Amino acid sequence: MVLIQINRRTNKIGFKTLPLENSLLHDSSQPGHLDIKQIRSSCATCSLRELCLPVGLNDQEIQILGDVVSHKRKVRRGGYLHQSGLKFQSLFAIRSGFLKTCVLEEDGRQQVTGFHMTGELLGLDAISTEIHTCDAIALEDSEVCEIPFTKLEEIGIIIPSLMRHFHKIMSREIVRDHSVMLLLGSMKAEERLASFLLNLSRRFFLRGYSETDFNLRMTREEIGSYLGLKLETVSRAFSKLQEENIITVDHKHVRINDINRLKIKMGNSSCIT
Amino acid sequence: MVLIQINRRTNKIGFKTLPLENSLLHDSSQPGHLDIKQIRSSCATCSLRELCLPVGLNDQEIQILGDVVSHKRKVRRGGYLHQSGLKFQSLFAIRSGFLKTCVLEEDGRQQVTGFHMTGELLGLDAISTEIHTCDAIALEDSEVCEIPFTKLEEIGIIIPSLMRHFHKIMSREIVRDHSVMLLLGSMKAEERLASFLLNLSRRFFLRGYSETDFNLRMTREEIGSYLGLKLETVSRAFSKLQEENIITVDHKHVRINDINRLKIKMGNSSCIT
DNA sequence: CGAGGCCTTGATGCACCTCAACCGACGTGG
DNA sequence: CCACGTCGGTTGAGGTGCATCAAGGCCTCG
Repeated sequence: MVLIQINRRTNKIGFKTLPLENSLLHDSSQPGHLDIKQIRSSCATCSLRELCLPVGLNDQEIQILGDVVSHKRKVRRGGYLHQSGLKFQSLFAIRSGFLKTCVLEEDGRQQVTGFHMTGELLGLDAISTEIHTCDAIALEDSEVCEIPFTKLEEIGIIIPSLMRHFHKIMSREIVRDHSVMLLLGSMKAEERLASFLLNLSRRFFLRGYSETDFNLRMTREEIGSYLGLKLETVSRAFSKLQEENIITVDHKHVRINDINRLKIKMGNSSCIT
Repeated sequence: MVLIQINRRTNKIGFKTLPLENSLLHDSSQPGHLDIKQIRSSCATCSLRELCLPVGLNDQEIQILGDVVSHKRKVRRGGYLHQSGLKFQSLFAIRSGFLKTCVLEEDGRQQVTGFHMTGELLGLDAISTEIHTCDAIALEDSEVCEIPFTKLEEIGIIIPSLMRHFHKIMSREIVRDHSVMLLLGSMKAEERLASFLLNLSRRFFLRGYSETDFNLRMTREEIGSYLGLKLETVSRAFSKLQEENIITVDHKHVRINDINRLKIKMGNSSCIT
């Protein structure tokens, strides 16, 4: 087993070999770098009820779900929520924070497959083989609710509306992936960035934040990886949009000055859903 | 309502306005172009038991599923199985034939999101909004089993292993989409084509066909759309692989002469799943 | 036979990649 | 304290892989 060390400033990750029994994810007593903690929580009082898995459930059903989703875990910036190749047991609902998922190729390149914020569900890809197929890495200190998948399937039998909503969430993920495929397959750099920003904007808005003024949690390189571009191209596209006064960029801070012109930039293509 | 007319040779589609009651998909009495027929079928005797939804079910469970999946429909080459924007009611399991799914943009461009063969499930994207988000078009005369989704959810409660397998199928679709995103985001034209051919090869093999010798059902343009390339580039990539004696191409017919070198061409990247 | 669809191949241009230099922010160590 | 290294970001110069445009061949069908 390895202990993951995170340089808090640079966000770089190092490894240290440890005896096997120091399990990566389940030993919350380990001091220091992997500070994943388990805390009782309840869906009933969660502010994300309307965004997350409990959508459409009544109070009693939420209670049942809340009993299954009994653990909260914290992941520090740069830390792994799960790693590719590890056994799948639970889905994770993001309670706070911001994460990316990415697949790592043998040659070291990584492709970001998604950025994820509060209320979203992680781990759906792992249901198929019961092995995680991607890494989930926190881009800022985050909290997630752990949802043991077998238990979710069990209570899904008791609560059909939960099962139904779960199917919709999985399906929505497929639709989202299709729109990213469309983006990667047919859009130009500037269109891709516009589409990306509009997608972020909408998701921040849904969560009660400003849709025109936000901080990016990811680097240019991570954006590029997600959009199928090199970081220089992303940077140039940012500059171009700024020159045209459509957005204002200052490092990680983005303000959308003219959301309509940004939508026009995106072209006729439908946005990432 | 519109009646779809298909030029059988050119595979082009025209529209004719009809009174509303001539429903597109459910009027099998309409002569001519939309010859979708309904035939009783049963999962119990289907040769695709091991590939399709019934995987892992016992005889009694298969009987229950078979009663729900009571209709077969035929779609002629060039015909729609479903269209973007229409209401979602059923999933479709492909019994025979070959289909593509594609999203159409407002400006007329279309992006192929997948090619689908026997035993595969179509319509998963529509669960989320209960509206189809893409078109499914037959690339050769095809037969599908219609699975009313609400009924599937109902019997899923009785047959947990069915529900579980269904979740795995949805998850597998997500994994597949991620690997296409990786392909579109980071591979070169030749790598993309190699990955595509190897994917087809494996899927034909799983169905008992030759893994080195098969006919493509789609045009260069459709391949290009799927792979994020122009048809000329696809054609050139075919020629290049042929020059190097890795494959032999004759119009739609492909023979893989050296599957290992084809895998090397694909690079270190993992194949489309 | 002609028309149209599908495919191939060549010539040219351009969007993005690659390489490189440089900047500012930040943390570290002498 | 400042010099230095590292990282993330920006910008420029030049190269290239693919798109675009165009011509022509093969095949099928009417």
